[in-house]
Amino acid sequence: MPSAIAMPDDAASDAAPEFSPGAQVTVQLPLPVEAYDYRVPEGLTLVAGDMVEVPLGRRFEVGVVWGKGESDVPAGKLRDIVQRIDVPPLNDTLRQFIGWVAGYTLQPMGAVLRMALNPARGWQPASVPVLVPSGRSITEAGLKATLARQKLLAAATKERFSTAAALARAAGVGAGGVRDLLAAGVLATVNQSAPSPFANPDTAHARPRLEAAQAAAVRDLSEKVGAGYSVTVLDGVTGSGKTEVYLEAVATALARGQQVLVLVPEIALTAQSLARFVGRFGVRPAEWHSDLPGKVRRATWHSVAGGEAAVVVGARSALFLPFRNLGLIVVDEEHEAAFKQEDGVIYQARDMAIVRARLTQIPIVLASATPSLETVINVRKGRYQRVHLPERYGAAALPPIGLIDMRAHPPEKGPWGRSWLAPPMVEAVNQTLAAGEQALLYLNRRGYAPVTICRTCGYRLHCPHCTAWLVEHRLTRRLMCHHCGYGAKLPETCAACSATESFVPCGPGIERIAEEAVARWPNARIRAVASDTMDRPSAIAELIDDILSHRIDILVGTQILAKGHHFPQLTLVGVVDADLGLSGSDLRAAERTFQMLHQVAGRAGRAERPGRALLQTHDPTNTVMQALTNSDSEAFIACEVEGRELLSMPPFGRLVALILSGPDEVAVTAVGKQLAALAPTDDGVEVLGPAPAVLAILRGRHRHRLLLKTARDVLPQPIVTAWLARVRIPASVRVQIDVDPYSFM
DNA sequence: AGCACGCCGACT
DNA sequence: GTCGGCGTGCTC
Repeated sequence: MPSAIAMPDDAASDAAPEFSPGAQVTVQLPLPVEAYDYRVPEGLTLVAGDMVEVPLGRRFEVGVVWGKGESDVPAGKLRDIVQRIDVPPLNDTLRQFIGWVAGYTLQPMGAVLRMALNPARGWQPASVPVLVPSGRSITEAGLKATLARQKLLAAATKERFSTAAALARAAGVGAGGVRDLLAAGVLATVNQSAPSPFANPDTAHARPRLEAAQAAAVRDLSEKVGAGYSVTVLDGVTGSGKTEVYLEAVATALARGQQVLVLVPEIALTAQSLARFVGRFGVRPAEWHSDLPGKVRRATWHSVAGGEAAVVVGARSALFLPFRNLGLIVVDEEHEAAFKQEDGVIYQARDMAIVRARLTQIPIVLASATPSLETVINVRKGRYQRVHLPERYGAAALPPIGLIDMRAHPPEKGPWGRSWLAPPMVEAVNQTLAAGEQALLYLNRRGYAPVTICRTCGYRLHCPHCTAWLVEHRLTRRLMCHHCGYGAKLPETCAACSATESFVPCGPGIERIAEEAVARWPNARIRAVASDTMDRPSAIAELIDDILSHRIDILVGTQILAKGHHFPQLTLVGVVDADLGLSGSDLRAAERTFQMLHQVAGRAGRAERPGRALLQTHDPTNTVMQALTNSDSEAFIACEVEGRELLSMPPFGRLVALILSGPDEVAVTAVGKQLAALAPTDDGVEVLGPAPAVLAILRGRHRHRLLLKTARDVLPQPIVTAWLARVRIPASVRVQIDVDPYSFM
């Protein structure tokens, strides 16, 4: 939990100190180096937060003035700042936030700062040429002050024009005169920053009609806007109107002239939420994610900094944007694991969003139909407030969920080979098709078969760079590693025993389920869908349209179908392997499975056509399965809470994982041993490992993990810092620190 | 992060 | 004999 490090009281820093020429200031660079001091040159006055260009070695970098310079560098080493960059200074709260995140995640401050600055690289805000008077009069330039020239000059003085034609039109004269004025130096062309591409949202554009419960929720949320820091959990099933409700809180903040950040787990799936914004406010909000084209990125960054972009809908990294006047943060689908950044600076965007809200003294809303366990516990402890949206009239919360015990109902073998659908599932699909409705067969596994095995010797095809099986994809006729992207053709002979034609696929992926479905229901229109077939942004939209207009009878798909859409004719959801994801080393595996199955099941029916969900399981007595069939989240949560408390796992204890990696396994193991030997022995601290990571080799790097566990009231950060300082780590071994890891061991 | 300096293999 | 591999170290 992000409360590990004491937060400074709201810094009252109205009188920002100025740094005059000759002063020594600390400049934080967006590099993994400590902050360096520089001298303010003649003719420049700076304040903390100003962005400046400084010399570094033989190159130049853009950094941020962090404050008064206090290091005692030899005077000869102190170099002059080159110039101030013409952008608004990073405000105090953003700088505090960057420092806080660095301290919490144990990353160098510069590495965190980089996330805030990198997107703007280039520093030239988009600009357009405009015609401006140079100050020299027409007669001074040696021209005759004709009426047309005077009109042109007057028009250019009054307003900015980009083209000669536009200026001439405004002046009511011909365009020819502009050329003369330019040539004589009466007018000049200068670059002016381009207007923001983001139009102002219209809070009155389409006010929704709210039901009583929604109106009450809107009141609750809107009251918090402008009233300082608060965390509110907005929960309610899909279709209960969560989005409509938080959009009204957004409207409240906008009406106060403040900016709003809406964090979403995956930008690929936000086409719908963008559409809802447009529907509500009449304009497209600014979007933010890592693969925005460079130009758009820079324009967006500058518009956010300048305050012209009023609403940003973005993925994790949007958290580090330089908002000028942030008034509200919304985290949509707060339970999603995608908020956890897993490489580079490792952080939980939802947790860090709460910290940013606290430092900025603004409200934050966590929206989800299935809030995460941590969030639920925080609500119970009174740390977060809760606004609950009841289901709408006529919209069932969840369809009836049935379990199919795979031990009692093993799938029957068909002429096509092995099958994976149990007879009750087949029957349910038959009924659905007969009723002219749609079915979804859900399996969170891409490809044809997760493992390919040699039937002669038992050899399994695995990735040469990772500890992972190669997944057969029949569509592309290739074997793929889902971790590093390695691909190969299916070999003719087995590398271990030289047998030919001996490889057999083992287990199902969605392609294999689709194959079975095609064999069983030859007249049905069947479509297999996974993230790899949804590469274009428009592909999802097309798919949704195909489902809605009933051009598909049976949909076979992965997680990509789990969230966010209403399909009224889809009345059966069959989960092929509900046990998948229940085992494993992930603390939150059961929770995630519960959330996912809950969401998948939520696809079924609604409105006038009732739906149902069937889960195939080998373990029908499992808590997750039982909680699902009884639609009893409370029981499930209680059970999970108890389990975590018993093991002192988060949020009842704190975890920090160290991931050692490098091309040389011996070196990695040696560092692991050293760390274990010098592990902290404080009270309330426990170190587990080192052990090979789940993916012991990833992209050719050997990986070992250690896990530090502390009691809830023990801050792990200083312990880890001291620990690492005791061990000499060769450059060939990288140590990644994962505070609050999601997967352990 | 860059970019240098610095010490060992295959080429003009 | 040099060009160049990337290991270690520094940047106010």
